[in-house]
Amino acid sequence: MEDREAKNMENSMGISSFTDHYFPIGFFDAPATTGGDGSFFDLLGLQSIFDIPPLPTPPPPPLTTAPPPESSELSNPPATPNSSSISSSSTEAAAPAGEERVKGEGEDDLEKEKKTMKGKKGQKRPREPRFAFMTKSEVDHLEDGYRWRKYGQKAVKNSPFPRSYYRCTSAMCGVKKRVERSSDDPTVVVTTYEGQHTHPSPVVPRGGGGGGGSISASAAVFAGGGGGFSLAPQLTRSQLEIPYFRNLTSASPLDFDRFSVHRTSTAVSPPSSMMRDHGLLQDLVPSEVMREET
DNA sequence: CGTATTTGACCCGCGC
DNA sequence: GCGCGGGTCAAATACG
Repeated sequence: MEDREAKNMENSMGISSFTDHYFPIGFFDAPATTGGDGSFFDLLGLQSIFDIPPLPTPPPPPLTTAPPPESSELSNPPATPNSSSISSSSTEAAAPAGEERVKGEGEDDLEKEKKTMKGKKGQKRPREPRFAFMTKSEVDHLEDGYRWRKYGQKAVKNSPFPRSYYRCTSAMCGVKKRVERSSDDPTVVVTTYEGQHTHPSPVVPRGGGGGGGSISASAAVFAGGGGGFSLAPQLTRSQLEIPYFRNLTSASPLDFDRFSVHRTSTAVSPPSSMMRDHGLLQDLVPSEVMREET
């Protein structure tokens, strides 16, 4: 239970401490999905992955009103800060979104989802799009601006490290995330986000004055056709190194066809700044790509 | 006291 | 049909 302290720190205010504990490293890993030419982005598969849209109207955060993720659409973001790499995957997301559960009455999505599993067995539970990335970090649970509640832990086959399951604490948000260490490299943490946040990041920039901290510094959202994710941002870019994308679930082919990138206003930065600061994206996406917004 | 974590049990899908 | 592995539930417990 000593970890607890550390965890609490991360959970509650992670950000700052976060940077202290995590140090993203950058290592490359050839994307299993794309056969890059060798260029950095090819390597990352960015070009084929992202379809940077013009940061339309900053679809900002009034997310609370956003309808719950009923279908497998995502658009919100899990953020992840010290991630040194990103990858994503999801395909199963394309499932029939409509599975109603036998008892969907007074339960919210979350409940529904879980019950879905147990409830009707005839139907397959449509998986939400998933987005995974690897991070070199000493701590398992990376702070990403959202609050998560751990609801399970399981031993992983072929790995000495357990996998932890987290769910966004927000009532109507059914986003889940799995965190596990790579058995190959214990220093690497694999984080997988599933679903989309239907609310803005609870972690608000510390106000007032001091500001800006890392939060406003960067926040990127990867919104995809079927789903979107935000890359987090509470890390200053200087702290991040080169991320690498990696196909993590061999079982599920990547589904990047409609990946797009746009910013999420963590509430702090006005739209104008959004245009200028793409946070991690600036590092990840070549300016040519980014400038779609013009 | 409220909230978050721990942890064993349970459920489900899948491969054999 | 059975066993295995992954994912989730929920009671107990810890912590602020």
